[in-house]
Amino acid sequence: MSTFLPVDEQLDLLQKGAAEIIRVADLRERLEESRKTGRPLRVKAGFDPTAPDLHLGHTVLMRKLRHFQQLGHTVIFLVGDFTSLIGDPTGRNVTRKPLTREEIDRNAETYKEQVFKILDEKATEVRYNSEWLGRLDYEQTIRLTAHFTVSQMLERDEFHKRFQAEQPISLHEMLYPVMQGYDSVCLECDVELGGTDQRFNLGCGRELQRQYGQKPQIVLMTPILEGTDGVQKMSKSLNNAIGINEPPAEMYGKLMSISDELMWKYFVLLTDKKQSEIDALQTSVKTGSVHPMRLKKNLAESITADFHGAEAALAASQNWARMFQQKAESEDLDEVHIAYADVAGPGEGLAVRLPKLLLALGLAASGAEANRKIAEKAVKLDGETAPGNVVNVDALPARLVVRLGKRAKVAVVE
RNA sequence: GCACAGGUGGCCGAGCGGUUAAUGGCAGCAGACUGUAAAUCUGCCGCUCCUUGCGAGCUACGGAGGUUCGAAUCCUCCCCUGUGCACCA
Repeated sequence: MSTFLPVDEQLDLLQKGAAEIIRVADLRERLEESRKTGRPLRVKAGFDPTAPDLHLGHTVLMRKLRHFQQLGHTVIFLVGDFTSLIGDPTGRNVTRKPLTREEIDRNAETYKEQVFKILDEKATEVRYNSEWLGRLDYEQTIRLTAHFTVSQMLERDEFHKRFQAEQPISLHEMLYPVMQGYDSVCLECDVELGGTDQRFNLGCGRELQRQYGQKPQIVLMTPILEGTDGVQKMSKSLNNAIGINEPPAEMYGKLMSISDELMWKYFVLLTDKKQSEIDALQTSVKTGSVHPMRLKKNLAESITADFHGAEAALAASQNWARMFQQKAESEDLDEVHIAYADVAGPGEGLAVRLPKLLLALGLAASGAEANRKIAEKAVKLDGETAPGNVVNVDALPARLVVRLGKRAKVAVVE
């Protein structure tokens, strides 16, 4: 009756790109049992809607979820609407400020839209942990926390470091892992996915499940994806993230800017290529038979296509080649209409103050910055380096292609 | 509650009465080099105005006052964090 693939084949897919599984033997056992009984495994991953936009780092986990989904298991997309009232202390050296209910709801909605670019919506169980956490009364909460000791909590690296550094740790932050663990109990999870930075929280789930008489979940940890800087984990606040809602050209460009070294990790974690294929590509680069840029273009196009479709990805690729390899202007620059009065220069004739123009175009954050960039000769007008802060124009709807560094826009002054 | 140590620009961290928009480092931006790579090197890195000048003005060192010709630097009060001690007779 089983429609499941043989366990070895399942394991093969599931282990690709996984940083660590606690424990592989248990996972095998559970897969075998599932195959025998025809019961799909319940696989959970939680996301806290703390920021409205997902980036490629989040998708590493989602791709792994999809693997489970493809194998016929039940995937639970857990929205941590309740836990985000606390904020996961993971990777934080400071206490988070709590979000409002409205922010959380709004973020959660946006999350769902983005998530189903990767997961199959129909086959996904979407749950909110306020469903059970919001129902706990004070007594039940106390009983729940009694399963853990203070020193267990202080063992946790983030807390430990903060404690050592004499940084504040709020009491409520310690409740976060407890609640995440309780999620697993309520959902009766067989497997929970998370980044390696989630090790402690994931382990709490195992611990609690044991206390509640359930089999402890298997924990599958995915590596943390470095951002475009190649060093720190991808994160919006570190400004090294590639958001999955970014326009294709933007996404493609950012992907091209990663280092060759990092490219391999992206191949493993963000494409469906088999490990053996990736190894082969790596060899061909080493022997010089393939240029790394060639592969990076493939990578960038493939990832862009995942979120925007093949057509948009191809266009992004062509546009990129035109802009950066042939140093030409992009075809579809944003046009911004600006009133002459806002940028009018001094004197009688028609003239435009460049700093004001840059500000109006959003190419500079402040007039002072615009001034500096002009002085640094970083600003180009219609392909020519801007000579000074004031430029004369001939007639009134004036069209100027303004470029500052990588970014360019068309200003229409009227 | 008491004592002690702290709170400096996006972050970390110097400065401890005046040539200080405030040393360094990180992050960021731009330029050179390139494969828009990465790495490296160089410049910039509070805001506004214009006569774009080694220009003028404004704002900034937890908050509010004060001392002083002059304060991030001294004083008072307050807020916040950490540590220790107490309180609970």
